[in-house]
Amino acid sequence: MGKKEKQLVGVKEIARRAGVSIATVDRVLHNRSGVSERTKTKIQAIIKDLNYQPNLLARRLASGKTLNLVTLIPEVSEETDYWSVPLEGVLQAEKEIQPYNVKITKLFYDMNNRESFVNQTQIILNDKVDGVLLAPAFIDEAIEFTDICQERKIPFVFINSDIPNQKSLCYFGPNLYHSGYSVAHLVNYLIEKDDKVLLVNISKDIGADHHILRKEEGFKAYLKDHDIKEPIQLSITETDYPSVQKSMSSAFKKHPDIKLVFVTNSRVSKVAKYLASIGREDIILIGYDFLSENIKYLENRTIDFLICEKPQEQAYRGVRALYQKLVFEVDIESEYFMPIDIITKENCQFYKN
Amino acid sequence: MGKKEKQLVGVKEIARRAGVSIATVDRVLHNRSGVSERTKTKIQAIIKDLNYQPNLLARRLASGKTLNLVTLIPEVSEETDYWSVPLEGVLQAEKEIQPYNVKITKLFYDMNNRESFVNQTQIILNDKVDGVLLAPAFIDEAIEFTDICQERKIPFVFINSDIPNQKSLCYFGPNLYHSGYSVAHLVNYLIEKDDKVLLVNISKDIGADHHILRKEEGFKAYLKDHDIKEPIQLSITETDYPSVQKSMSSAFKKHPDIKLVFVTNSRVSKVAKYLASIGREDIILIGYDFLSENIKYLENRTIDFLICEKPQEQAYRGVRALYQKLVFEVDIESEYFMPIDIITKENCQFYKN
DNA sequence: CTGAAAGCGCTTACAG
DNA sequence: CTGAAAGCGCTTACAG
Repeated sequence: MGKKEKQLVGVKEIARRAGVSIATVDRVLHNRSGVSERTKTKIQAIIKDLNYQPNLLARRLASGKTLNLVTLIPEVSEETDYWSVPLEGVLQAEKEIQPYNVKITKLFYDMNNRESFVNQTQIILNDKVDGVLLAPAFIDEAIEFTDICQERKIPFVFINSDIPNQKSLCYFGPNLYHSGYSVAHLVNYLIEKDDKVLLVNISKDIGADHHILRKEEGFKAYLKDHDIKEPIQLSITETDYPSVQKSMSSAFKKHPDIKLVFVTNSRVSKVAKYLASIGREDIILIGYDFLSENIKYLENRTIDFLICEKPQEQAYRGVRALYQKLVFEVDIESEYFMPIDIITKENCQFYKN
Repeated sequence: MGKKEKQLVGVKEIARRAGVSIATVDRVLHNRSGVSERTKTKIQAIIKDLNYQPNLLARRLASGKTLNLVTLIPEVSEETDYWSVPLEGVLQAEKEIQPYNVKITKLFYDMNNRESFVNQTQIILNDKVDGVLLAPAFIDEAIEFTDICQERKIPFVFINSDIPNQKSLCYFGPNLYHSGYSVAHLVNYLIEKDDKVLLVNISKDIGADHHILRKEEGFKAYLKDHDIKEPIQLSITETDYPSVQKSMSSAFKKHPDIKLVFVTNSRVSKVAKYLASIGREDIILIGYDFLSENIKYLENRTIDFLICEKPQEQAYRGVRALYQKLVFEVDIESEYFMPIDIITKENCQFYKN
């Protein structure tokens, strides 16, 4: 490493030019009160003139402050281990910014329990917190919580799904409509005209499942835009395997000539299990998310394509955005849509969530 | 931000416990000479005991050193603007680590001029340099250069293409063989058995073009592994449009029933131009790289799939790896293969290079 | 082989 | 409204 050529501009130099002490310069730098308008203007002019860039290392070292960030996402459940992936992203970001005096408190709630969400937000609000990362599964409660954050000027980011107009610092997640639209585009390459397509939704409360609804909408919109006939639809409202098996079985009885199945979320592995059990790996199966259960079926070619929108990176970027904002006062774009990745048996070994 | 609870362990505390001065602790911390074996052992025990983690902010602030990194990649040429993308990655990384006293010198060479590469490596070697990022287009010259780097203990990373066994800190780039293999897997979904596939190589010196050769190898291997008949092949050794047009034209005269064309690099836009000119957008066209020229043809559906391996991220990660190694002494994995991304008209708007 | 002192560029009480 | 001084946790000459 080379010796640093003497830093040309620092608080010292500004103070010298203004004929004041560095303490006063510091006050102006941080918009603190107790400086006469006259000195303030003078110092500001010098700061601008010198194009002063504060030394952030020194700033953080001297202040001796710790940045307190909180993440609140669903806990890993037996239903799906999806949420272990965003958590990885939080941990990765934590590892990287740890050296800069940042503390990340990781809180979790139960996706099937509205109250658990509210409880955790209470905990956050009772603590001294500088920034929040949130996966807002319960919309109303999330709005209530983030309204308070906004009052207190605590920046927050959403991941996984957005609540528009809620003044979040940023949203990191999929564009769900386009995700479905893109899948249909791919499907268009994979089937012949008039081939039967089955669209499967698996969720306990499909009507409230924003993810599923928007993807389905996009998927169908593409078909309509391109004069492709509508898919057959199947809604499965119990997520255990026997329920999936039963529903799939009756659908296939009715439509034995289905060529392609599209499952609108990560439960695709259950459909894969069914297709494997009846020896119909020839049917093209498309679903969501790079989870070990799904990859297993991708590798044995029961699943043909997995769509994935980098859940780990969502959380990673979310934490970093908070850090950038709070430490460097960097402006953050208010929306960051993740890429819509297409994963196959052959490229999956290089995929990064 | 919360006040930091008093840091429990620092050089001061270690010095106190060892009954020595902090200067001596510092010497042990950095393995500098001039400490008796006895004190050294004692101090090391205490360091371990306290699980001492140095404050990196303080370290960099006090040392007053600047880290000098150099990047050496091809310049943007009229042939292709591919290399503007990795440059973006360098600039992004620079922006992020700028606050930590890192200087990045960006050097470029002419892909068609071996000498220009050597000249630039000379410049690097004459300077005080802490780490190097290199896109090693000229293998022999790159080996010679990196041998010297190794002697001088200057860490270096490769991007875009690897030179195995050269003891680089890391390689960030595609696994070319698997890239071709993955494309063939995709092709398998897109054609019927016995459909004709045309494989097109466009390069001034195909025999020396590692990228093309390995991708072709992987592509053919898949076909062989899956009993699919061999592709028709076309080699075009002049990269201007008239030459491409001429070669394509005669290939299509010979094989009017070609169903799918695979171009093994970013020159796919020239083939797209040809297919558009003869009104054969129905032919499935697959090529490489997320470049504006290619995206144009993707959007009008002349190109159907673009394969991309995140050239921006390659460079970004390369720079960060050097930084992590030099500042934090973090261990770096010696190979990082980029994902093999499949881009279509519909998901391209969210793609990140 | 070892230590006392100055300093990196800031922030933070405290005093006036 | 303003400044002198101490300090953040290290590193770096310099002296012995």
